[in-house]
Amino acid sequence: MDADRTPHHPDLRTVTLQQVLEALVDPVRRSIVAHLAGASADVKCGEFELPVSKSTATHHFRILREAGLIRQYYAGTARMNELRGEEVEAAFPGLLAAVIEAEHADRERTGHQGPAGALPNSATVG
Amino acid sequence: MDADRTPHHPDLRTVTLQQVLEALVDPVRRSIVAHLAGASADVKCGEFELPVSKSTATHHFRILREAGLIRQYYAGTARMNELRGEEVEAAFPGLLAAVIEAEHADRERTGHQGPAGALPNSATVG
DNA sequence: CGGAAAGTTCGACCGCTGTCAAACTTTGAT
DNA sequence: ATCAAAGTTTGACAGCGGTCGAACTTTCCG
Repeated sequence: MDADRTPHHPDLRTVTLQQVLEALVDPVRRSIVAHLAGASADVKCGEFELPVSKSTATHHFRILREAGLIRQYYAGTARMNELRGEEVEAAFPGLLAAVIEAEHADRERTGHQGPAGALPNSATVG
Repeated sequence: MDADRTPHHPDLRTVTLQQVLEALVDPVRRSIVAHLAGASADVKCGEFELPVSKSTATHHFRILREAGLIRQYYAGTARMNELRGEEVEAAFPGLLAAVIEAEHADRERTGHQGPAGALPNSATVG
């Protein structure tokens, strides 16, 4: 109970397109974003079935947060994640929706084996 | 006059989202795409004022071509470049337009010093 | 037939980024 | 008070990707 366990979240107006694209170019991070976009509620880090170690996962979540794409907060020991869909849409219109839609289409082709609620809820970004 | 001087252009259906994002994540390549999107006719490689050497420029054009984003052909010694806007739009709806729009908006903020025809013709992708 | 112009190819280099293991911190449960 | 669970931090490492210069190819123009 010391320092704010609340990490820093940038104002979307200070985030550059470069940052957003660098965040979205990594497949692991894109899968996180796609998962969040299709989720009905906030998701804790451990819920994602990522093919990387915990430390690497932490790294990816930070990149996404610093790019303004997700919001993170603590609930006990768990770190919750939420997509900043509306804000990103306002700053980069259409971008996130297009990427998520393409990501989902890609999963259709390559065969998605995710246990997560796979309702074709694509592009529900805002 | 020997080999086909026509480079290989992939079918957009074989291009992955990963490839497209990797192509668009580089600022130099994004500037090329943005320039092509705003151009009324095909542009030769030398027309771009890129902050890199010729060999590096060649590299960037190849990445863009192999990602299905541009079409290249020879006109004499000059290599012409054309955006494959409609095909990309069909394969990844909204993606290219969103990136180009964001790129142009970014240039507005940071101050664009390009001599190219700077008509705010943004997102004329198809 | 030169010679210039425009790109390409080929190595080489370097920095950045994704990766992991290990140690640590914080919180919740026993 | 202890212990487990969940992430974070740190340091190290490997590989990829952007960069360049130099040599080469092709085409156009006198």
